[in-house]
Amino acid sequence: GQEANVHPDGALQKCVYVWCSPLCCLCFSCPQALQAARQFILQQATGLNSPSSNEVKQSPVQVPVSMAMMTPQMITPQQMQQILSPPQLQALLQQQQALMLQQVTHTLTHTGSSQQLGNKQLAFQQQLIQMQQLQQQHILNLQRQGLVSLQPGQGAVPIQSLQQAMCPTDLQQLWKDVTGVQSTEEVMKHEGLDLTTNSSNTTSYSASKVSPQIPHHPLPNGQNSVHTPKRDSSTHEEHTASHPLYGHGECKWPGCEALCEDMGQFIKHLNSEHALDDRSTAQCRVQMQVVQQLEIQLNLASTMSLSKRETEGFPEGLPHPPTSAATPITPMRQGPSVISSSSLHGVGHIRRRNSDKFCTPIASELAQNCEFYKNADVRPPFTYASLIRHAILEAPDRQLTLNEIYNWFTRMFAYFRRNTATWKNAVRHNLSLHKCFVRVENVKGAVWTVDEVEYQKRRPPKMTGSPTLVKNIISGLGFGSLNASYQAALAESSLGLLNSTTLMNNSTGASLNMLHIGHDDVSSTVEQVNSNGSCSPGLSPQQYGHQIHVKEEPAEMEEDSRPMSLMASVTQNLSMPGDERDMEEELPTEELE
DNA sequence: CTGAATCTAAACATGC
DNA sequence: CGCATGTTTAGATTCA
Repeated sequence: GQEANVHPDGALQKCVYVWCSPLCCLCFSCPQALQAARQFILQQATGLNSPSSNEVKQSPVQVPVSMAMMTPQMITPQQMQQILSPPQLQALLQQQQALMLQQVTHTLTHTGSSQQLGNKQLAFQQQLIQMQQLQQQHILNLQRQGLVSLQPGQGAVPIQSLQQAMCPTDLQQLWKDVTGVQSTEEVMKHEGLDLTTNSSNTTSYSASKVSPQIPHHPLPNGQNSVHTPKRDSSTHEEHTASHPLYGHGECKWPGCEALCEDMGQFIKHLNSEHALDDRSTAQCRVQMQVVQQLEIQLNLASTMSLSKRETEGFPEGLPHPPTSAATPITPMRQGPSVISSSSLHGVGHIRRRNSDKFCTPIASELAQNCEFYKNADVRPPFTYASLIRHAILEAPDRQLTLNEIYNWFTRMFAYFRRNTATWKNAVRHNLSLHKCFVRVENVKGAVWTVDEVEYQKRRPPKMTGSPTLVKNIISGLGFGSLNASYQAALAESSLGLLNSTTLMNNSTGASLNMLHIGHDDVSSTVEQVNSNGSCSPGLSPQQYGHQIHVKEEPAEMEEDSRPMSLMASVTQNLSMPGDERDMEEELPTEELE
């Protein structure tokens, strides 16, 4: 982002680099959009008309993003929530889309030489918008699927391979979207095949194999035809003549600008220079995370202002979750799982607690990424205590011997198939240390059970908008613990954005906190409420808040007068339509009976 | 700065 | 004696 004011073309390219999500533009990349958003909000609040396009065009193009970010007029999600009604948010988003187009046009008009304008300009705009749409869709897609990422920094396994970071289909789709090229395997496998449940399949997706061999523009499958009509109509016509990353005779890959005389040469260049390797994937991942966080922010802001009835549907203009057709393989996730950031935390215990706070409830998390954890040598972002509890509660009679707990760990997590002495010691330590684990003498010997009441007594993390949370996200992205390849990609692709993210500290942190309350602590809250009786997730907290007898719970409440309604609505809003098990999923079945 | 929570490591005890 | 199981302590880290 900081390069945005260095060179006009650089600014545009940087915009492409961050995939030009309208939300991204709102928050970071496009001062115009930012300015317009302020204008819009202010005028909406004061009853004035929407800003004219002239006003928009009057704002300087070359405003450094950092300056825009630091301006005291920065609109926080909280402010948006307070000011905007759902229709207003919708209108704002639609306006952003238009502004983006204007921005592109404006930038090109002011920066491009005269001979570069005209049809090429329009074509490039189209490509830009197409790219943005594709990326946004897929980011959302991956977000809904709870795309699991890798755990970096493990020296013995430098990359941990992308197949561990992202499920193969995600990578394929993402790569297809980015490059417009399908790999041979992608073409052959077609949609609907479950690639995520086969570890041997997973390993076949090495970077070299993923490297596209057949220049093949993506054909609109069901998903694309539904969600990207614009793309269909345009790409069909330009099937052989254009490419989202090819224009003006040069490669539009961020930072590349390699000259390619024709499409064939470009495809060759694309395959050779921009294959799906560690670096490019790291770039993608970073972009996904950044955009995801921004989208979550806006989603949150809009969600907070939506009535219950409205949350059942998705207002136009807001990022919609994919339909089931878009994600035929991975079960729908509950809300915006930030497993990517959590799983990117460094090895060891240093970041693990953070991970707790950024993850979905352990039950849904495990249920939806079960196969991943079984096959990938990735440390699950849960505490030993929560894992042990889950293992015990999963047992038919809610009790397990120590050895059975061991077996559950090794069965469920590839990570726990090594370093057995360490984690087994930790398991024993946790069993003994935590009062929530009760040892019961049985005829077969000793078994361990869970005392839910004691478990709930654990002090829940407070949910404040601490800037450190953002720092954690950044650290979660792996700085300092990534290998050189990743670090290079990260530094290259998003350092500026991440810096900008840091500047957002409070608003971002608060939003993330509200969204990513501790995984099992979320469940704690929910379970507590439900175990207390009649409260359904749809009830407002005011109705049951005082029934919660966990002593630390009020500390959670005081941060927001309606945390549960927020959670419920967020969950409702971000989860798939029809996915009604979200709030119940975490509940042990015995508590549902 | 403090305390809670967590993780890792290790020493030690007990029973088979 | 070796191993599994269980308890306890200590130190480090993170975070509110």
